[in-house]
Amino acid sequence: MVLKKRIYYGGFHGLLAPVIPKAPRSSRKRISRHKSSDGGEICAFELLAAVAGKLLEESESSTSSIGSEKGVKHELPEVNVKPAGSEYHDQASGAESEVVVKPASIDLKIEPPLKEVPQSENDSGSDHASNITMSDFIKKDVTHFEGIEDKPEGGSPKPIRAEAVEQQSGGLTAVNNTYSLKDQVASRVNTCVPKSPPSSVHVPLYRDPVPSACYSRYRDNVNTNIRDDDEKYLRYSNRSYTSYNRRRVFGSRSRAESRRIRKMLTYKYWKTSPKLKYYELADTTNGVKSFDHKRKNIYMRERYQAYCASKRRKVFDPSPKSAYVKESSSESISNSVRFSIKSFKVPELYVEVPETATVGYLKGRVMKAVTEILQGQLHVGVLLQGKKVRDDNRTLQQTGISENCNLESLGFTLEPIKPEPSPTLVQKETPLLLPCNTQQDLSRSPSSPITDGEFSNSSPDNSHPVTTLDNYMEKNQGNTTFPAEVTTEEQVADSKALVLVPERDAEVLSMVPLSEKPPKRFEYSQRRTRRPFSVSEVEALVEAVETLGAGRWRDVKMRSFDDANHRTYVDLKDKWKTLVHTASIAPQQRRGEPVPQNLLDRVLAAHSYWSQHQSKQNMKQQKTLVAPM
DNA sequence: GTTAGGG
DNA sequence: CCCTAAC
Repeated sequence: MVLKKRIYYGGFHGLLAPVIPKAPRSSRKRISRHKSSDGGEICAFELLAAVAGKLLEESESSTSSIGSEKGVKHELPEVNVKPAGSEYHDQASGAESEVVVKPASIDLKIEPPLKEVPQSENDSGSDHASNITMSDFIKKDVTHFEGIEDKPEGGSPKPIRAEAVEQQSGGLTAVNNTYSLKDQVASRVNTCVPKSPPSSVHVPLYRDPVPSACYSRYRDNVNTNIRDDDEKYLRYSNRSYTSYNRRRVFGSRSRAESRRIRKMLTYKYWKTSPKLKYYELADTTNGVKSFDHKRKNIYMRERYQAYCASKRRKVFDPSPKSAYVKESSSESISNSVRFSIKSFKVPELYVEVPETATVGYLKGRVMKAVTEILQGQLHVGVLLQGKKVRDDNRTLQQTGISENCNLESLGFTLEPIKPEPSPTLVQKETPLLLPCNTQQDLSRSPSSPITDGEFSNSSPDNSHPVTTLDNYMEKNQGNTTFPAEVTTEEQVADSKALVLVPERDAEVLSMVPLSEKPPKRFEYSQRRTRRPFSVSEVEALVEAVETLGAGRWRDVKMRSFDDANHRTYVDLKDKWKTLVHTASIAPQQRRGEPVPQNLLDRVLAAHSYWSQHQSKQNMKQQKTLVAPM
């Protein structure tokens, strides 16, 4: 079957490419990645490689040109990567990828970067996108190994060529047979991008949510519709509002939907957020339409693993669990230990696409998400019997990783690391977000739809990205450690989630970045943009409450804020609460735009009045209830 | 869906 | 503002 030879190939190359110093590509979007080269960041795989390298070093000094690399290797080895697209995939779907194993290094080959996969309705060659899977990333069973001469390092090139036929299930077994790395274990995995490629273009999209054509495609729609979800639908409903009931129906529906969207959109812990924005836009668009057409967006929340499973499960082990943590098997050859990395445990990915999007688009989105993860800072973690091996300086023997050890319990993880919220990142993101000036928009003029919406949230509130990062860090204290330093104590603790837990339901844990139980919030919530009430709004609120009473928020909303789509009755209620509080504290303690004292006085008066009113009512009720008895 | 409150 | 329990 086709499956057999197919490897995921996915474009990882392209994805990672940006990281590689040597293969600078379009300079424009690589800012964030760039740092990897100079920072302490390393290619995730390099870490793995480093480990392997050490191992080799220990076992065989002769071959260890590689071993010299310390745990961290900043310089990317020359990668013998063929230009993507060149031979690899001319084949049919072009989806195949290959893993090239060099004596001293392993290169992942990725097929032609999906150029425009996303937008392409195409399905023709789009397979490549779908094929990408982290777990597949390094897959021994699936791939096709090809020895390549190792120029710089390997003094003696030992081309090894082995073609592995994917095994349906027991990946490991086959692998061993397929290729022989006699002396070398994958000492180095080079995820870097091949020199090729313009095609890698897709990857570069990385921080650029809009880059792809597909994006623009949606963008058109977006522009017209972009804005606050809530507002959007509210507006819509208002216009068509003729009967209260009807309105409510619409309102609720859209509200819920928008809320849901909003939540899903935010992916706090990953850099994907920019992309998500993009989705958001798309979704919004659809969301609007949905009113009319009852079109519903499908929010897909794909876990990487799940994705892999569905897309490529045939190739691997049928059991989903396998995806959770990479299983590794090793074989000792001489003194070396052979590792076969079936998959890496990767952070969860969330992808959302409109139902109307093409499959190709979906693939593109997944690809992007994957790319981002790969491009982001991450490091490889080595898990031995569920425990994280943090000392990079220990030899495999010392660590207990040897042929004798139960390699079954050895696993590798790709862990996201969010170093410091780099300004770069923020900057990058900001542009992506809707261009708007928060300050001005706060006053919200209907005429500025774009800024008006929640979309602006990210840009106005820089807090978003930052917050995200902060949160992330909070959760993963210690994770900020330099990638090279495989772990810290904290990480070890946190790594629970990453620990090999075969029995565990991969589904539940798979995506968790570093902590076992990420806060629920983590998934997606994103706060709405803060929009302080203006004095006029306060006045309107006060007036409404004075007449309607506190507690009838829905009525207040309808009475005075029916057009303020961004003000929900809950917001009004909350505002009233704060007004009451504000009115009761010293002026010096008040913050924000000062509210005229007269209004505050009215607030207190109304609050007092309605409180009494309420209490009276309660009294009456109680009496009526009790009296009868 | 609304309210009421805590966070 | 968010989240939820209670209606």
